[in-house]
Amino acid sequence: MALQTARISAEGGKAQRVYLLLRDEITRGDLPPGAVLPGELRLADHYGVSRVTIRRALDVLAQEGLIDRRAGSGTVVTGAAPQRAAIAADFATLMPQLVQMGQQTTARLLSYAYIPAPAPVSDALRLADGVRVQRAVRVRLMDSAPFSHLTTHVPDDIAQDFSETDLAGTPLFRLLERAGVQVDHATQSISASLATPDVAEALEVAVGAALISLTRVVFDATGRGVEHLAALYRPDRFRLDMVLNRVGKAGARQWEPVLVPMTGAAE
Amino acid sequence: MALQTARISAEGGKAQRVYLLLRDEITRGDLPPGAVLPGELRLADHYGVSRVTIRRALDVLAQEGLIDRRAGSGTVVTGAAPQRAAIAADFATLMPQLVQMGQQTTARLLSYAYIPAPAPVSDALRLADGVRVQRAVRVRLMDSAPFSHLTTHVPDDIAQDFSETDLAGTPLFRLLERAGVQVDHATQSISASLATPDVAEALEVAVGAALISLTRVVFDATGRGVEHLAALYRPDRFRLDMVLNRVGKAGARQWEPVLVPMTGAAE
DNA sequence: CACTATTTGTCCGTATGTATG
DNA sequence: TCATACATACGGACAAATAGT
Repeated sequence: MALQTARISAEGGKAQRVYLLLRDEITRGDLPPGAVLPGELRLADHYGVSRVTIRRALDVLAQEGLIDRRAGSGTVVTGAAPQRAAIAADFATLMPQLVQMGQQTTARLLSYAYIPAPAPVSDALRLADGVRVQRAVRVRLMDSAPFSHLTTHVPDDIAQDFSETDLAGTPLFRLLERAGVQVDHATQSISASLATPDVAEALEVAVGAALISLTRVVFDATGRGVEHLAALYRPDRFRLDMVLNRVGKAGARQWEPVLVPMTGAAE
Repeated sequence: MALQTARISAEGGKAQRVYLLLRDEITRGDLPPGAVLPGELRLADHYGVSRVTIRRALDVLAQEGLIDRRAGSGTVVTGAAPQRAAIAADFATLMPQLVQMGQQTTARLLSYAYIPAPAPVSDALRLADGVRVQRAVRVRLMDSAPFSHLTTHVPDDIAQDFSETDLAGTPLFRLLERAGVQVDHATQSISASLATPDVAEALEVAVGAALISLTRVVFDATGRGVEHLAALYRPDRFRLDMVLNRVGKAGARQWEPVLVPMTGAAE
């Protein structure tokens, strides 16, 4: 569990910010295992805080086993990212590939309601004002470890027969097919954002942690918007990987993404 | 300028975290212009802080013109994202498309050195231990507004004739071509991370802000690693957009990214 | 036109975290 | 590591402004 994380986020002072930054650098591989950290004094100067604050952050990192501190020797990075067999997503399909067999993803439905479409959603889906949509918030887990927080909006006439158990068990993609929607094309935008308290709790991360943000808008053959997805992914458990192969001769700077065959089926 | 930002990051307590979270939700469009924020008391409860702390965060947001507060009425979101004509990147090429003509990107060289390859770099490029590489850190700006922080590693035998002025002016892609490298394929991984003090200063954001993180490894025709790029992008000034078109008939859940012709040439 | 509920604005004393030496 | 001085966060109380009844 994220007991330590919870306790730290409850404190939530400067020490936790430094802790988050250092942990981010370690789990990202920027500070690989074996690397020696600068002295506490240098760290204090670099982060603009005092040694005591640096010390508190290092205390937590040491308690989590990420670093090893030895008097006189210095502080070295021991364990890298927990490397919880991160899920890699195929770029084109955005269906996560389960890197290891036997690992399954399940979904947990957090909320479920029919509401008038919020402005950003109705704009993206090109809906008229006041159109009602089904809003579902789900968390997807792999081996009972959450890795994605999904907020979907679907026009209510399409989502009429999406029951709660449907949403908990079936990918929305399949549900749209079942509803007779002819999915045609989609637009995606990838960004980064911070974990707000509610998603932080759902994803079991600290408030203020970095998350991958993906917004996808799906249209049917008639050009009608049928789904709006706002997804947040834990960077330590989810990756967006792609391979680029050069197309054409020298001078033609164009790349072709390699399409990986889809095996999993999740969002 | 980022004067206010600098002052806040100097304070750096809970108030700044709440400020960052709220600002993130506003600039992301999650809280669109015209939306009314919950009362300060509710916000305090939601973020697990006291009302005074919420107040401090709202003070800064109001000072920046993002929200408008009226006693008795409430707090409404006024200005959305600065919408500084965000740069959209073509997915396949990762060359940013300049949305408006006349906008040009320039690069500023922050550091430049020949060093033994760090472990993550030598691993990714499949270099032998101790191989020396050229490390260059650059910031790319559009209309003198920084949007990306680029750290590149290139084996020194390739980078021999990359001068400082070359690096400041020419995209590394072109420099590789000039060096006779036959670029063949590349792997990319997209994630999210937090702004450390050094990149925060370079990108003119607050420490702890969310950044898009992109790691690219380029190989030549012989399978040799020729470039390692670690890029950090400001989410408010850079987007990763893609269009997905469905390939095949119903039931074939495969997508094809649309390749947009490249116009710009930057990293 | 009052009356009420809610919200922002302002002040206080206290507690805790942080900086400094 | 400890002790002291300072900055920040907290919780409460109260006033002023707004909107609806």
